[in-house]
Amino acid sequence: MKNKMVEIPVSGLFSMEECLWFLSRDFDDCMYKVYEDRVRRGFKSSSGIMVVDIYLMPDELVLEWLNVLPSAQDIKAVVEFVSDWLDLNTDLTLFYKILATDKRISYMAKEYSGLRFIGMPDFFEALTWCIIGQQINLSFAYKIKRRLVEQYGEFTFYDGQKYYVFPTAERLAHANISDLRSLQFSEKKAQYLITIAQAFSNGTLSKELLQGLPDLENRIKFLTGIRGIGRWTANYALMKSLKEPTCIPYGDAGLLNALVNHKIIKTKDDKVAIERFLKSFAGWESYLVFYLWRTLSQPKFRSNQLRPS
DNA sequence: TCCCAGGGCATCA
DNA sequence: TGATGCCATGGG
Repeated sequence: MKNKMVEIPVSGLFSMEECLWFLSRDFDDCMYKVYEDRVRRGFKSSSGIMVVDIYLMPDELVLEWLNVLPSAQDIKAVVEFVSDWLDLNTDLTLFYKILATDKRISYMAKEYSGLRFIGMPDFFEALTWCIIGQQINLSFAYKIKRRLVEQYGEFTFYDGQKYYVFPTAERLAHANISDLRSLQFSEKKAQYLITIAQAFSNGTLSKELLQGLPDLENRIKFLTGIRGIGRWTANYALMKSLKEPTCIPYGDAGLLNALVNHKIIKTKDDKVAIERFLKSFAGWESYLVFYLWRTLSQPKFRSNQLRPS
């Protein structure tokens, strides 16, 4: 059987190498596997889990179904997911022009040229990830995420490896706090997660519902009205999942470290300097934050873990 | 051993 | 409205 392949045209600056580097950086994300020139992940379809390779040919991104022949509907869903995940429809030219106006960070345009904003199209996954990641270090957060996915997520085997899809809200809505505690969720995080899963499950919370709200202010207000979702989580989830270009996870520890590293702020509570800096990137704030996070993996910044202000 | 980590909530002044 | 303490545990 010949594998089904679908090409997605990629315009403008795009670097598969940079995107793969980000996807594989230092952490262990259980939702995909990164190989030398490609990323492989599972996608839910009506007939099971499809395993798909994603790699770059000269001017197009190729999706290759490895274990099944997909339906037209499956193809459409995966193309949409990948376009969203790897932010294929953004032209980085203007962003790089704005970067060039600030000598402290202008190097990023060359250093990370073609790096796209890696999103999280599944809004439930994004919010779950936020709850998990609150106030714990990232490597531990990824461990907990893996435990959650392996405990509650569906998977298929391909080439000796397991490929998971993220647990459904319906499944997690019925999880017990004690079960989540055994995965090393804190009591509160377990409560938050179950509450959010129930909201998704009964339809009182969804990506579509949020997209239907009139403006950003309303979306943030709606989200922060839910227990466990504060300003950081609301902004992070809107940025990663709904691709709100102006959303910034204010107070984010990594962002503040990056700003100090680049001497953009002297102390982490310097809100005036942060506002002033961000103002000049209007419309590209989330890309800016994403690139600043990227800098945290640079050796010169990694060895310079900062003391709090 | 100490301090921080891609925070949020309850309480209090 | 802002400050403080607490949650919870791995990692440097």
